[in-house]
Amino acid sequence: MSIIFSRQCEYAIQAVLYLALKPDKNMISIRELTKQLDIPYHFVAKILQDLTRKGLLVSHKGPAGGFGLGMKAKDITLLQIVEAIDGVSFMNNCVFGFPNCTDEDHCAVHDQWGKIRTKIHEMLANKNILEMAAETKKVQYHSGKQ
Amino acid sequence: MSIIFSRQCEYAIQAVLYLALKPDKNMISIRELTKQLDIPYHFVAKILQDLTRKGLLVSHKGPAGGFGLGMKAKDITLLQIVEAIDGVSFMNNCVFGFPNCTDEDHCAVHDQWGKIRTKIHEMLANKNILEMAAETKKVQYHSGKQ
DNA sequence: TTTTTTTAAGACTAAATTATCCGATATAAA
DNA sequence: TTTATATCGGATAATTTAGTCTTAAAAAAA
Ligand code: FES
Ligand code: FES
Repeated sequence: MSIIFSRQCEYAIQAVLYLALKPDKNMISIRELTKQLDIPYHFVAKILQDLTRKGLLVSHKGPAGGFGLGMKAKDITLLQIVEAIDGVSFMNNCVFGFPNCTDEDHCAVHDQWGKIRTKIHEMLANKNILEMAAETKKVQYHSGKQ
Repeated sequence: MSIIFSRQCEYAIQAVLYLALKPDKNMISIRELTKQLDIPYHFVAKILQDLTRKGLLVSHKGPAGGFGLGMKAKDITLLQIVEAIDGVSFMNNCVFGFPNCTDEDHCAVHDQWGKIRTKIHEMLANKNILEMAAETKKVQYHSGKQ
């Protein structure tokens, strides 16, 4: 089992994207969001609270409360979300866990991997949530259980 | 915390590489290998047994026993090791965990990520253990504890 | 044959990650 | 003011991954 981003991070991105896709309504509740995306309610609640503390989202309690984007969709990049949840240690560590990963002392795929991880970083940094939302086909969101 | 390969997979690659770097001696014991690489003895023992069952390594019990490569170093690719331990599901699943990841229905970074994961696959498939060993600077292996 | 060394195998423990539960707090609406 | 609805925060549970321990089996050497 190989993964790139933690499940927390995956949920975070999916959730922020969902919020960006609904600019009309003021606030979206965790209930609606997790039902539509078919992801776990309580777990995602914590993630959204985390993103709120870090300024990426805003929240409001009480009836008609919920979550919304903390800034304009075009000002939120995938990289900001990844940094907030997972961090970007993959940019500095060896892809195979070798103890050193510097230009002086490194494994045999260091240069090749260096180019790839730069591409990944670019992908995250250059993609904002507004673009993501525009390009995401709605069909992604199937009605889920819970 | 983002990762690409499991720790098991990292250890597997490091271990196979260590074996490839010692073509002189016939068999290398888990004791020597884990001491030199500074990785956990019993955990790695299981991984080596796994790789042996899958034919990538050979093993021999008793004094002067240990592990060795199951085929020529130039015939073992990184991809084979990754396939044996982690599998290559990352080649088929969305990098952000969106439920669909096909050319018909996909997220907004699907094409971009597709190119990147192809590069990763190429990196794994084109790199054999002989090359890896030749290019790996010995300084990687510091004397460890245990 | 006995001893020593080393892998094989399975049960067990520990740690990290993922997920749930519950009581408190804020707040809008009745 | 009361009630219903949401987030907030901390504790707890479940699952997965990582790592350890113990006993058996094989094989070389004494
Ligand atoms: S040392 Fe392996 S990627 Fe840098
Ligand atoms: S759907 Fe996201 S990478 Fe394919």
